[in-house]
Amino acid sequence: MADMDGRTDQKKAARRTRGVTMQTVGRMAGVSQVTVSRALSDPSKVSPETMQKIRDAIEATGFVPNAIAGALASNRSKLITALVPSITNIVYSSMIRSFSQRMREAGYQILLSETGFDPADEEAAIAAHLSRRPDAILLTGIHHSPQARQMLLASGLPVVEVWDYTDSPIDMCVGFRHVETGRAAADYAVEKGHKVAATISAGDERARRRKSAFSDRFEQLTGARVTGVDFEANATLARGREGLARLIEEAGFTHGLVFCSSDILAHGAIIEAQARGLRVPEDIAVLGFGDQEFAASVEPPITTINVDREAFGRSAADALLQRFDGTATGHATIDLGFAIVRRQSA
Amino acid sequence: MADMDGRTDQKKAARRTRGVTMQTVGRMAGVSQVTVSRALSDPSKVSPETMQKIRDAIEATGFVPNAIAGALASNRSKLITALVPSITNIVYSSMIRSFSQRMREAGYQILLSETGFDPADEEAAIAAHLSRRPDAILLTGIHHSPQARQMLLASGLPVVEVWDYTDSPIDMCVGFRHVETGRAAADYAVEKGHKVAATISAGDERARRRKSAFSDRFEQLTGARVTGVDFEANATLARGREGLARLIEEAGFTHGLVFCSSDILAHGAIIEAQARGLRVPEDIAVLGFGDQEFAASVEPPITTINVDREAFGRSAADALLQRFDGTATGHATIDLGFAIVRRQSA
DNA sequence: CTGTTAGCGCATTCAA
DNA sequence: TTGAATGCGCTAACAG
Repeated sequence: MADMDGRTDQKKAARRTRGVTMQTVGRMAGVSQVTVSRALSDPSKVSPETMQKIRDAIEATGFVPNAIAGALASNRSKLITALVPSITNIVYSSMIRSFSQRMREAGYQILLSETGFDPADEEAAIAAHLSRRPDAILLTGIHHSPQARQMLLASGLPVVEVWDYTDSPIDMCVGFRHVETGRAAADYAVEKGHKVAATISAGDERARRRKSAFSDRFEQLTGARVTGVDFEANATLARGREGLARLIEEAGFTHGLVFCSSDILAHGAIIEAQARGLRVPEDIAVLGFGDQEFAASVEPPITTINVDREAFGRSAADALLQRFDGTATGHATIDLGFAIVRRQSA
Repeated sequence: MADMDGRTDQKKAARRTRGVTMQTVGRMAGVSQVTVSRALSDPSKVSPETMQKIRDAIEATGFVPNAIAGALASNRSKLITALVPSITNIVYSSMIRSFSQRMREAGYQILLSETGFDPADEEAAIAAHLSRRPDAILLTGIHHSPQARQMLLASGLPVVEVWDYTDSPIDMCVGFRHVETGRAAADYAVEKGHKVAATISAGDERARRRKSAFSDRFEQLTGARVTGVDFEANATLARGREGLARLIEEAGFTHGLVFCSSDILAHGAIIEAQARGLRVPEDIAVLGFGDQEFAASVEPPITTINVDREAFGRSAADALLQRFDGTATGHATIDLGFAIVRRQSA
């Protein structure tokens, strides 16, 4: 009876004071711990009077439920973990934002990590995430190491791969076909009568895939060889400028269309062209990718490829939510497509 | 003995299959569960031979430690939760990135949530975060509702407030004085001989604070009244253009300096000025804030105020880490300062 | 170096 | 509508 508190004095001296528990709240409200638990998870299972007493006790104590204990007991953490290559890239962060919002409405929180572009990093991150026992995992892209796939499969968790498309996902997939965007860009260039084209790409493997698809298709349609500048690092305005500068100086590219793997590169290329007295699009036409906010507002407005980033997050969330409530089962693969936005830079 | 597995058949049929436990690994390696725990937390406390057997068993089973159970037992979650107004804003995301990197090296993961700019949202988010029993909390800004402060204080957790400065933080603080940046901008404008000034601001309360400080100081020094355009919404290039357009059309602002609360607004203002045939900086000088990557590479390069965003993340992480290992105690308040970067737009 | 014993705070039976 | 008992998987003493 010296331990009515549920903790020995010794335990009280632990490294950090433990907080108020349902036990405490229950005692104050004159009910048992279970009743407090029920009151919080389903008020209809508790009488109005005790409900009120419990509310008062919670108010008085400042009780905050311990989700850790809840997760351990129920085997459901209400946690989703997400992996993105970069959190500072608007492409991924806006996707995560819409995903988070929808998941939060359903009571889930998101544990987010950046993986960079190294598959080994991704493996470590996946292991770390799995240890948190999430209820699902969201991954960016469809290329993962065999070990990563293996861990994911073994976990038995719902997995959504976003921002790329495959017919054979680990589990579910919400994306678009990057190769098709490159081809569509080439078709557009040809339609506009261009006989000469070049590319500037930066960032991840998907950017290179778009670029290659563009080059292949353009060469196939026109017979002209497409030169390109590739940056391993992420896309920046400075690299867009440098890319066009190198195209001009090293490849004698002074007219034609440049396909850039992102709008910020395109914007840089436009600035570089203008700084050199070249007209856009008359001398050099510039085609971007991503349809970022600024694309419509610069001079000239950037012709680009739009993908509805927010839609990816929403769709991914919906796919998961349906899986959770049993509405859907099986391997959903959703292609959200893209659209060329015709403005004035190309 | 029918339950050697540690789970009854009934339990096995739970909603989701539970994974491999230390119990399982231990049995396979011929040791007890505790030894597995020790092997993972401190290999030096286990003999090399058993260590190897345990490694093999882990390999064979694909065991992933259950951090939830670990956290419950140890009262340390190795989780830090962070709240930012917007995850798509490079200002915050780059800060979080550097913070995460350093914390991850120390074995911590980051649970990130967006609060928007509504204090009520922040309260709800804080409660949700506290329920995850993080080892610390990172908040953006120094203005929080009394209830929020109360919850945080009651939790007894280390709290770091970043991106703003106060001498009386909830716990720790790593930031800079926004008001000083506005004043410094006004001093700069006066130093450059401007007799007329205007402002364009968008986004959060801190942006308005910078703007007001600029206006106050400029008016004080020159006696000239400073007009301004404020947007409630976040800063975009389009709003930068619109802001300058309104300044010109509604306030007859055709020469002088515009202080913008972010570089993207400044960039928009520059584009708008140029589109109207006004020269930057000769007719209209533009001063930005943030020193984003593109600021140095546009035409003309943007004169702006640099704050080392990555340093905030690192400092915040270091402050926490020192608190954790007992190196530091007490309420650290760190002012990281700022610097005007003189380029050509102003 | 290794094992035993006790919880961590909650959700989930099952009974009343 | 409520409560008692049980265990989720792990860490933290304490022994040996």
